Amino acid sequence: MMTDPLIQSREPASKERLRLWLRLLKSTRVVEAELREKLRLEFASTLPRFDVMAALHRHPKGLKMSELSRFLMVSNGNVTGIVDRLTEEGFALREQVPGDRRAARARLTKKGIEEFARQAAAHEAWVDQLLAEIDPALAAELGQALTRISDQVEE
Amino acid sequence: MMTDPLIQSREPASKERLRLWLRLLKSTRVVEAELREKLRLEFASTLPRFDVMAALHRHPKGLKMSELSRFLMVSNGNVTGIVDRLTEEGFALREQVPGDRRAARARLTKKGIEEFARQAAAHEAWVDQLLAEIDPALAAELGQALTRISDQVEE
DNA sequence: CGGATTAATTTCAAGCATAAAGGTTCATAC
DNA sequence: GTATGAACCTTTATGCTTGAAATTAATCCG
Repeated sequence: MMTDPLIQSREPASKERLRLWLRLLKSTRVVEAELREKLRLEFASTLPRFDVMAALHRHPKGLKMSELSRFLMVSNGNVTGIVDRLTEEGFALREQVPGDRRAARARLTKKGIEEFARQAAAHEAWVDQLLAEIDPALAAELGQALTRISDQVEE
Repeated sequence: MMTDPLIQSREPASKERLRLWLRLLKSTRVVEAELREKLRLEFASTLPRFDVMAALHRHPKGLKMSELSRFLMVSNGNVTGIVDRLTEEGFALREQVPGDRRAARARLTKKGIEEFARQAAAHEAWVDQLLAEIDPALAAELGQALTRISDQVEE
């Protein structure tokens, strides 16, 4: 007796999605590893630091620590340490928010802006090279599918 | 005078790839965050531990620490700690490799195999649910593009 | 055989990451 | 005005992660 085709097609869908997830994970990790390595060698920096600087660069007036934390989807306590280290090196600083003595706004210093400009240019070139196999049309299509994933997960 | 169309089309390709990379990163992170949370709440475990157990489950005879490290693309020193903790909890163990006193093979215990079976079943269901928006045909297509990315990066 | 190189693993220091707890400060409700 | 709770940030404890150094064992080779 044959297996019900409905059952046959139900199980593979879940396996197919699992396989897709593993591939998603793998490609992200190899690209991430490559970028991390380059950041370390060429700028003595790290991906988390780059992410924070990018976020601050997009918001020249600064971001509250909690805004930064939400924006980057990392925990509150985490950004404290990263901003601390960026501050020690003169790339970022904290400013008291007038009228709210709890809050501080982090922003890039002039030195931080200049440094980020150099790193961002290199970063874009690296990504362009790493994803060279993907032509713009496919990139757009892929991006759409990926957006659907994040949107669904975020409910 | 018009801009050379070659220049016009060159710059957007790099921006398009950068945008794709940011989306890839974001969708991976939201899915990862969800899986991490579920693993923590339902199994008091973590993603790295799950990854190690999955690798060992696929290799019932065990893997040398260095093989495990290459397989998971994480550093040598990293797997030491994870296997240590899995061992403390009775999920894994180290066996001396006969004929090579440097090497040890890590493998799952019976308890570890049983625990992994439970976690893997839940994990597959979670992924299936998180990627529900992606039908099998799109999954296959997406997977192909992603494989092209990892293959290219790995040269 | 003996010295050098390579391989396998662990240890170490530093940074990244989380969740949870703690300490202020602010807003508001009574 | 003061109690209650929310918002903001840091601290703490624990685990993950890396790269580099250290240790020991195997192999190569002159």
